[in-house]
Amino acid sequence: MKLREFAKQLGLSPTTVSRALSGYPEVSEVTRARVAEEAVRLGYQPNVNAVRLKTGRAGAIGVVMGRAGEFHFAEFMAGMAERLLTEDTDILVIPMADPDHNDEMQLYRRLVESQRVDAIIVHSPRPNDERIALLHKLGMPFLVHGRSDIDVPHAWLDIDNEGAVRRATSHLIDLGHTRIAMINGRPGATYALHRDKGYREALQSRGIELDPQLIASGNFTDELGFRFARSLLEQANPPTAIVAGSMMTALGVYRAIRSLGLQVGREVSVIAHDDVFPYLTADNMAPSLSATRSSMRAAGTRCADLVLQLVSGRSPLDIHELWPVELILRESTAPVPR
Amino acid sequence: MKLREFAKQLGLSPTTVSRALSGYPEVSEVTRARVAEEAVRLGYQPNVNAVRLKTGRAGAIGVVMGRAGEFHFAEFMAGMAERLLTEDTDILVIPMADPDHNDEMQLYRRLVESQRVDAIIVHSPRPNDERIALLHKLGMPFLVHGRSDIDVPHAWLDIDNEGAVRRATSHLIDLGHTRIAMINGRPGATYALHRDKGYREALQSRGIELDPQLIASGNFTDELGFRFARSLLEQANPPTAIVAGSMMTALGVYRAIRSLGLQVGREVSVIAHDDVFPYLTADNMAPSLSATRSSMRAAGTRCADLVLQLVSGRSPLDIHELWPVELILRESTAPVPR
DNA sequence: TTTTCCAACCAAATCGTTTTCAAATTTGAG
DNA sequence: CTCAAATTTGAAAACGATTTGGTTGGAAAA
Repeated sequence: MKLREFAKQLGLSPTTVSRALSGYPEVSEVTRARVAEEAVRLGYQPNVNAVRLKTGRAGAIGVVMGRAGEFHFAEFMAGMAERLLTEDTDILVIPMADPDHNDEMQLYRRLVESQRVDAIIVHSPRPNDERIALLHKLGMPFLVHGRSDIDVPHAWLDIDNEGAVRRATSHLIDLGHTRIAMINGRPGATYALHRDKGYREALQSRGIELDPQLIASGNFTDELGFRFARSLLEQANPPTAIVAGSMMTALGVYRAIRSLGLQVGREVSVIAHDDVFPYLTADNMAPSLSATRSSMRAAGTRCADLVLQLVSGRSPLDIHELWPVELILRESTAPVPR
Repeated sequence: MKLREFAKQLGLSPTTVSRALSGYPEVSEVTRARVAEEAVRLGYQPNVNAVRLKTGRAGAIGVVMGRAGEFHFAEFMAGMAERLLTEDTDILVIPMADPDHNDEMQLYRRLVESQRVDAIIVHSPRPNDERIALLHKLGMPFLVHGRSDIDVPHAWLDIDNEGAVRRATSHLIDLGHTRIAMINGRPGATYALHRDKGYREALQSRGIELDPQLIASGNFTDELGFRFARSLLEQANPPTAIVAGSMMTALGVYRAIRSLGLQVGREVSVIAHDDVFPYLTADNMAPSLSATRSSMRAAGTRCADLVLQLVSGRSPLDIHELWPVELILRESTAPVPR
C-alpha cells in the first residue's frame, strides 16, 4: 500500500496524509484522527527507503563490532534495543574488517559516506583515538562509550574504571593485603589505563610499592585468569589478593586458586569487575564473588538514549556522563591470613 | 558527491556511470575502468537510500534479538559479520518487543512491511512456529536457525542436537552410568525437544528406565546448573552423571558438585554442550570438560552465506543443513565409581 | 554506395515519500 | 454581510539513484 492509493481511499491528498501521520500542526484534528485510524485498518506504512531518501535521515545508528566475540556485546546491544524499541530507529551492526589500522579508518570513512547511519557508537576508545578525530572531521554525530583524551569535542559515557579499581584495591589493602595482583584488559584502550591508574594510586597512597610482576593484561578470557593467577601463586612470595578484570577472568582465577589446593576468600582474596550478566552472576559463584559492578545493559540503554538526543540536535559538548561503580563485598574477600 | 556531479566531472551521463559501476555489459571496458578509478579518487559512493528506494532492495538482513541477553548471540553475529564483510549487506538487529505473543507476530509483520530488510533469520523456532508461517505467507525470504515441524516450506540450518545428546548419554551409559541427569533449555523450542528425544532414546535403547526427576529445563544460566545439580546430588539415589545444556550451566554444575565435596570426573561425570566461545573454553575448565561441540560462529557465517543465496534467488526448498556435532572427551567423564 | 547491425552512450521516467508554495475554505471582526 | 486573517488542503517539485527505450556513429554486409 503506497501513500498514493492510501490517500485516494481516504479522499485526501498525499500531502495531507503525510502531514497527518508525521504530526504536523496544519492539519485538523478530526482529519488526523481519521487518517491514523485508517492507516492502522488498511495497514499503511510509509516506505522507509523513500522516507530516508527524502529526509536524509538513515533511521539507524551504527555499532562497530570488534572481531573478538566480546561477551559484553550482547548485553550492551540488548540495552540499546530496549531504548530503541519505541523509536523508529534501527541498530546497524558493522563488522570490523581487520584489526589492521588503516582498514579500520577506511571502514568508518565509508560508513559515514554511505549515509547508512545517523550516528555511530564508538567502543573502547584509545587515549588518542583517530576514529574520534575522523568522525568529528566528517561531521558525523557519535557517542563514545568509554573515554579518550583526544583534543576534539565529543560526547561520551563511561564508567569510573579508575575509581572502581582504586576502591577495590584500597579495600583489599584495608584487609591487610599488600601483595595484590591485577588483571587488566588489552593495553591500548583508555579504560585499561584508567584501571591501571586506580590500582597504582591505591597502592601508592598507602605506601605500598608496586611490583610490575603482579600485573597482567590481555583479552578477558578465563584462560588469562587461570594462567596468570596460577603462575603467580606458584612463585615465591605469591599475592594474597587478585583484582580480576572481568567475570571470565575471575572464573579462571578461581580455578587457579582451587587447583593449588587453596581457597578463595581464605588464602587468596578476589575482586572482579562485573558487567552484570543474566547468565553468570557474581553472587552465584562459590564462594560468592566480591565485585565492582556496573550494568552493561543499562549503559547500552543510556547510550541509545543519548545518541537519539545527539541526532535530534543536542550538542555533544554537554554530553559527558561518568557513571560511578558500586563495590559489592561478598565472600571472596577476607582479611589477609596470618 | 552525487551521481549527477560525478558524471558531469567525467563528461559522461549518469546512466553510463551507474552502469559502469554496477557492472552492466553495455559500457566499454576503458570507460568502466576510468569511472571506477575516478570514483575512488573523488570519493563517489551511491547514496544507499536512493539505491534502495529505486531497486527495492534493503541491503540488510534482519536478526531479531531476544530479550534475555543470550551469550550465544554475539558469537553468531560475529560469524555473520565475517561473511557479510565483503558483501554490501548490513545486519539489522531488531529488538524483540515483548515476550507477549501477539506482539511478536506484529513485530515481524511490521518488519516485513517496512521493507527494511531483504531477509530475516529466525532463531530458536518452535515445532509449530507461527513466525515461519507468517514470513512464508508474506513472501519474505527467511532462514531458520534451528528446526521446525511446521508444514510450510522453508530454509533451515541446524545442528544435530538429538544426535549430540544421544551420543553424550550413550557414552555415559558405556561408562556404566545409569542415573544420568539432563539439563535442557527452555521448553518450547524444537532444539529442546530434540535434546530430550536424544536423551530418551539413548536410555531406552539400553533398557534404562527414565526418571523424570532427573530432567530440568530453563534458561542456560549458571544458576540453573547449580541449583538443579545440587538438589539432585543431595537426594537419595543421586545421579552419577549430568548432561548440561550449555557452558554456563556446566559451570553451575561443577560448582554444585564441588560444593558437596565431590569431584567432577570422579563421583560425578559431566558432559556439556559447547558453542565454542573465545572467552570460556571447555578445555580450560578444571577438570577439563567433555563436551558436544559445534561452533556458533561458524553457524553464523554459514547462515549469512545461505541468506545471501536466498536473497539472490535460490529456492528455500533445497536449503536444509544439518550439522553433525562432535563429542570431545576430556577429564570430566569417567567410569561410574563402584 | 547504400543498408544493416552493433557497441557505446544518453534523456527522461521512475521509485514513494516530504515539503514548498499556493489555493481553497473557514473564522472572526467590523 | 463583507473582507481580511487564520486555518486546512493540494499540486508539484524535490531527494538521488536505476532502468527503459531511445540515439549516435562507425564497422560490416550487401
